[in-house]
Amino acid sequence: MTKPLRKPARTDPAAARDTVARDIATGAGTRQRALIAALALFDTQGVDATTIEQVRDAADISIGSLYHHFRSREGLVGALYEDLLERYRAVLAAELARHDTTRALLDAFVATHIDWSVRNPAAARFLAEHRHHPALQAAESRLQHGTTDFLHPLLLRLRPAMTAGILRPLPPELLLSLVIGPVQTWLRMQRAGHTSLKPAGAAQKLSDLIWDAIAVPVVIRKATARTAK
Amino acid sequence: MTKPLRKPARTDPAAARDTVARDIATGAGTRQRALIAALALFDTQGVDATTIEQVRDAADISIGSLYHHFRSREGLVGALYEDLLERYRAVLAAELARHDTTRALLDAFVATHIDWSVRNPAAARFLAEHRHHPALQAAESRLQHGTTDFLHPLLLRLRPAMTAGILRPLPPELLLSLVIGPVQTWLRMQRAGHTSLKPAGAAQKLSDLIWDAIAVPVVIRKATARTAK
DNA sequence: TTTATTCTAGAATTTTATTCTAATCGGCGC
DNA sequence: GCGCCGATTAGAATAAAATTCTAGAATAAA
Repeated sequence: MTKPLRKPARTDPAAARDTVARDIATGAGTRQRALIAALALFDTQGVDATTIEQVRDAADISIGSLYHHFRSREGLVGALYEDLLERYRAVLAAELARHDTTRALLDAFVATHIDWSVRNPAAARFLAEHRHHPALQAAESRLQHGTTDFLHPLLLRLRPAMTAGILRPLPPELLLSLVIGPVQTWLRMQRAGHTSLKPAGAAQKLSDLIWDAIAVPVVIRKATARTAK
Repeated sequence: MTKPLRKPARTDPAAARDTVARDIATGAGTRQRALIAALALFDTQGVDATTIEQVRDAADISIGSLYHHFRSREGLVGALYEDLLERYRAVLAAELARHDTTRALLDAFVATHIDWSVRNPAAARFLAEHRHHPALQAAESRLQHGTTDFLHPLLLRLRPAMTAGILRPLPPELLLSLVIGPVQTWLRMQRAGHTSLKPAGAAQKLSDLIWDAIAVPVVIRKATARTAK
């Protein structure tokens, strides 16, 4: 009966804790509001447990609108995934571009991945836990190497280092597994509270250790104390 | 109108491809049939996309039975997770028990994890992708270190090697991240078809590389050509 | 202003999950 | 064998959620 017609308020200052959430909110169209609301709900209750109606209420839009912007419930999940992934990809690309040596590249990757994930817990968790979501298979499989799409640019920069004799010659999946695997696992544990280190410290340590796995080992000529640790 | 009453056939030879599925089928009560059917459907269509009714049809039982054995749809997912995890845990424990040196332990862990995962693709994928499922938080959080429950026995065996100076002194999360991270990531890529190595070869390679990351480095005294590659 | 298009709205419908009540089974004491 | 009992099976009934549909309103272009 009451017909509020269009919502006047276009900006919703609330619900912006993550930097990503704030970024999304900046645009603040209906679609964006839906995405922020969904991310918050997903993070709190899990994707399966949140209903379309909860999103509808949290974003304060109508079901019709929701279904206008997203094909379906799954479509919403997929859209959120792509949106977040794109944001992270941009951050990562910018960061990687500022480094040139192989070692610096590794450090930057690990540090950036961890830092962004810690700063955007909901987004990072969602991306990590829904890599496999069916609605994403399209996005995921249109990549070249691995399920971990955003890694491709990194691989392109790392490959030359292999032929240059800096990194061990390894098939790409192995190299990427060594680089990304420990980082993602550490983040999962960190989320679960099982960690003693602060993010920056962990990033440093992880880079060091990963480096020893992927770099061509340096032969120490004399018994010079190179203080391995 | 037709009342088939009880199903006479208790063994369902079909649907047993994975060794796990076969194991489950051996018991072959109603509950077990539901679990096998669910695993197959989940693997094919994803958890979200499969309905209770599909499970009901595939397992050829009634809805009443299903809800008698599982509290809810989520309860089914949780039960499946626990069942599969327990099976894997048993295999792993048995395998780890046969080795004593730290290096052999690492090799065994990596090889076993990869081997089991490749032999039981549906089970492995389900376990990997639903670590975070809400119904599992209980199971997951009743562990000591990390989200990765089954790792705890491994950690117990690895810890002494740190104090013995064989492994680098590291906080447990870091050590475990280095060990399990690359393996899980490689498996994900393998599932996606992005791999050139066969499982056994990858396992060997991964152990070698992980070892270089976690072991205390050996200092080479003379400039002997150790041909790094 | 007109018109086409995009967006919003919410009732109506369909699909899916869950509950409820009534059997049926398989054993156990007698 | 008989009758009872808890565990299990059945499927109809109900509740909850997702999706579709039709209509109306904003927006932009002409």
